Amino acid sequence: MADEPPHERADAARNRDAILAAASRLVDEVGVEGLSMDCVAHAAGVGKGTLFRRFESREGLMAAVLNRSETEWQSAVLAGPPPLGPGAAAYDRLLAMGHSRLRLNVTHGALIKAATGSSGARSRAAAAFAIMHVRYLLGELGVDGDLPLLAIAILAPLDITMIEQQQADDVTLERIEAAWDDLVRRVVAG
Amino acid sequence: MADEPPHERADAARNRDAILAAASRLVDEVGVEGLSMDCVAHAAGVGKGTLFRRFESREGLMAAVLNRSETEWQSAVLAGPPPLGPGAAAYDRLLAMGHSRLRLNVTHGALIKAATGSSGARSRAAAAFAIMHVRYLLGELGVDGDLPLLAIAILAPLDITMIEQQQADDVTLERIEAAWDDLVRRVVAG
DNA sequence: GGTTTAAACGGACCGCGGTCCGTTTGCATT
DNA sequence: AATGCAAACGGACCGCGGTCCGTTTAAACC
Repeated sequence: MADEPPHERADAARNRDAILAAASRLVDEVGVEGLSMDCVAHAAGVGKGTLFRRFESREGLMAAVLNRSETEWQSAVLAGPPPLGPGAAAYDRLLAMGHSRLRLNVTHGALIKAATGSSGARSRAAAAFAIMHVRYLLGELGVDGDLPLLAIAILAPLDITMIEQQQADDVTLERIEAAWDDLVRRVVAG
Repeated sequence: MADEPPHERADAARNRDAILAAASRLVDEVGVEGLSMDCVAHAAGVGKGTLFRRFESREGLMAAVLNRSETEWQSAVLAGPPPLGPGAAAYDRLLAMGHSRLRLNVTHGALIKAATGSSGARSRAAAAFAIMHVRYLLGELGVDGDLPLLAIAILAPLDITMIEQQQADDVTLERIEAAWDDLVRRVVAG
């Protein structure tokens, strides 16, 4: 445990909360695109340097803002009511997970893209969770093969960039969902 | 036909070529990341306004630079030697296409990401070609279902962002390729 | 309470992508 | 050759993300 030696200073903690609150509010007010770091700094009553000290980059700040809903989703998957959470058959859980993830990617699309900049290291952890979960469900279903990569392949079409590509062609969410269900069926059937 | 009414002025054409040549050279020299629009403009001997007039944005310029190798690949798929080109069995062509696309995405990763900015409209056309081709091959193989969306699902794991995600976990290209082959087998098997 | 020190702070500063607008220039018409 | 004009040009300009460094301050120790 080691009880994390480096104490976090009180003002630092206060500022971090202020920044996150301001950022969340501004995202709701002016949208992800129309949000500048100067603006967040001013709204939080801190200097720009402080902002970058805590969150490293715009991408990092967006990831932090996104983090709350992301962990919410994770706990819904891990411990929420079925069929998303435990208690339902693995196949149903897998389908529920995909549908839920699809909706989440659509509603938080702008935020997710902003949090997945060039490096992308930021949101890798979030993706890893979904991959691990799918991998686990595939195992439960008795699927054999390279499960981690198969999990990635199943999740890839749900990515926001893929969804936007399809929406540009006026494909409805229902159709995307149905096609994804079909994909899962084929993969699981082996 | 209409013989395109708006004549392209001679200086405009000359400048466009100069810009593209300079941009291609600089991409090779300093890489995609280390390339600034001012730098390209100066190297091409034109003003920055001219550069943005022709290519609209950095993303657009990158797409134009990428375009040459992209069309090369497309003609290899449409009319090159088998198994990538016509003449081989549809299933072999599908596998060859995936492998080829995977390698291309890896080697041109930085350029592709730079050409696929926030709007993404730039490189939508390139993606559409691959989708159409996979859709056609799936049809030849007698696969039934929502072929356009199934084609997207097959191509999605080959996307550069997915590949980089896997490479961050030290997954080799050979393993990615094998897992993708397995995915294709499952999808085609129905 | 006073002293010390490492951490946090903040805003001036930089280079970049992108825009704007006054100026120049290719080309058609006479 | 002279004229007219739409199109192309180019560089000053703007806001943004990100960095740097001199200044301030929380908190541990005496």
